[in-house]
Amino acid sequence: MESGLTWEYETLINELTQGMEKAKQLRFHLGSISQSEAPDLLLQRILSSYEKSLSILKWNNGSLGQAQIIEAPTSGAPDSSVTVDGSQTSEELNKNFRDTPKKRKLHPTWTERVRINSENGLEGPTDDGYSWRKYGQKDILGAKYPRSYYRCTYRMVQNCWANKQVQRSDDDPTIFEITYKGTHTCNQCVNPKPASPEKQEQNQTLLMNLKANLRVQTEDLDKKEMPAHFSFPSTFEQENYYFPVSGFVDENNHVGPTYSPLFYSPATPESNYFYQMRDYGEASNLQQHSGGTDIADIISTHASTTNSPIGGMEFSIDPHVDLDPNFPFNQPGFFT
DNA sequence: ATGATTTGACCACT
DNA sequence: AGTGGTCAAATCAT
Repeated sequence: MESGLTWEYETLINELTQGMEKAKQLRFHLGSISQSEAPDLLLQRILSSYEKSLSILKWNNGSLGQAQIIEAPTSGAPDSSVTVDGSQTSEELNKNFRDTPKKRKLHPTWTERVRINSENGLEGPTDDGYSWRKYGQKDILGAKYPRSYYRCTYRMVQNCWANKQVQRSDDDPTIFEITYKGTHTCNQCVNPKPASPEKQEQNQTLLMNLKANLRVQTEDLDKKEMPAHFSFPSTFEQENYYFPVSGFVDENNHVGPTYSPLFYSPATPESNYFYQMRDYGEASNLQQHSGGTDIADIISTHASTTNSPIGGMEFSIDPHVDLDPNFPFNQPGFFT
């Protein structure tokens, strides 16, 4: 089984990587020709799909506990080029996919780096499609900005254990690092209805506030007076048109300004995000609730929430092995 | 009134 | 003991 799977994985990854490379090249060429953003956006989507596919494969592979396949990409550039903008390669990615050798996966964890584009980045009223509830904020040692903790609003009613942490970058205050821990297993997480006009108006106001916040936020010594460090109300209505601008990017990589910036979530500002993924070693305290979430259920459930072709794709996923019920199938980064 | 956020306290881990 | 993560009462927003 191993060798067959290994070969399949390698082949799939190589093919996907090549596809992505070609898309990048196309984008590069297109970019020099056309000033229009539309093709770029489309390419962005294509690239995003590739990334997600690769993520899924790698994540699953890693979770099989035999993750050596991916660790040392053998051919071409598999892992070395999984960035959306193609401007840099990602060594971080490998790092992020390094498996936790001893601990089995519990919840996938990955980090998105979201850039606020103060120029044009705030016009898009949308979030990541999930409803988050803030449950804490903490000053982190050595970090300028506090870290905010969110959990899925439907944690209780739907046993959805998705969490995320939002940390503003020290170096670049326009960048927020959002660490997702676990993924949504609830149906209600995704709210498909478009924002009402009033909401859009509200969002505009919020965006203005955000801009103001960004300016003010130089030192926050007096926390009593400080606003909530850039956290949006989770009542934010989601738009139905996510636009994936994800990419696997190096820590220091900055995604180019061409991307159409949209909001992705409350407290996870829009656009220009890229994520990293790794096994979530902790969370052993997260009980396996629900008498038997089946992988098939998970997949079908989540496939129904996406229009990605990958939703109907058959992976060589061994259901009893390790696919975490919380796999980010319908995570913002995936299947958009 | 209800639900979300804030924030100090608490807990677990190292 | 220090730190990060979570809890939960108080507060705020709708």
